[in-house]
Amino acid sequence: MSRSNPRVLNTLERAGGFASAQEVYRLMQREGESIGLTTVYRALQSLVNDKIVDVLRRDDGEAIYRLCGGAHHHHLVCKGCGDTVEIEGGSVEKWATGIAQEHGFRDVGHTAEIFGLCAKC
Amino acid sequence: MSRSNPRVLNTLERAGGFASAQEVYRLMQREGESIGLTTVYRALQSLVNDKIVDVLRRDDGEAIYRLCGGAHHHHLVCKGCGDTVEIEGGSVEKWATGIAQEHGFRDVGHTAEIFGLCAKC
DNA sequence: TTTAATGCAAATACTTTGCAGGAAA
DNA sequence: TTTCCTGCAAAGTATTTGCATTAAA
Repeated sequence: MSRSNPRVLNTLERAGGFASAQEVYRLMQREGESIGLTTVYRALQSLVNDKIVDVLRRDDGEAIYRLCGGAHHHHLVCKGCGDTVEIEGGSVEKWATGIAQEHGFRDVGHTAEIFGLCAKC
Repeated sequence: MSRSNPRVLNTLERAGGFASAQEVYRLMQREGESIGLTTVYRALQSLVNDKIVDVLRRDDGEAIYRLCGGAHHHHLVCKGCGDTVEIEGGSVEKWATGIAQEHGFRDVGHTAEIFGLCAKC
């Protein structure tokens, strides 16, 4: 059942290792790749099964797939123009693992995003 | 624009202060309350606006509304049983404002959630 | 009367599934 | 052939919106 389509994985990588199924699909379309949305979903599910990527949820509920092991980072998003900057987690990482340990949690991940209005907006 | 329907708030309270819109609706139906799904959604949105409840996401993407004390905090959520612990942001707060300032962002907010498997799961 | 609340129905958006055609083994 | 991969179309689920009706002020 190895549906881990390499083209999908590759696209997710080039998207910064952090994108929704819809985004991966649209990106592949834009680049002229011939692929169906269904296949993208199935490939991403398979990658999750194989623990090659993990799943987070955006604020609007859309699932975002993140490469495990890829450079872990966070986002600074402009509410006005949607402009996004990749940023380092810095102290957030230690905070997350510390809190999790305190409460006996394991297999731990976290999300942290900052949003505001950029200089232009 | 006070759509904070008290029946909806009351039902959310009786549901343990932790339920999805669909669950609140079904609960009210079961108890013979006459209400529409739309009204439940709008009431919950309004409660979020008024910062009387906050919104999390279940693993399947469904929004869950949760009564909160009003103080700014973050969440530690179990992927297994959905159990949630309110936690302090600690260093995250400074990190967020610092990064935002660095990039010239203003009117800034942030989200930060930790998820994993709790001791029981 | 003027304003706001309500809820049905339709629209949206994301995601999954049924199924048939095609590629690979 | 047999098994897996694809992707269209349809179904499913959560959520939002248009609009006409009703209740409240």
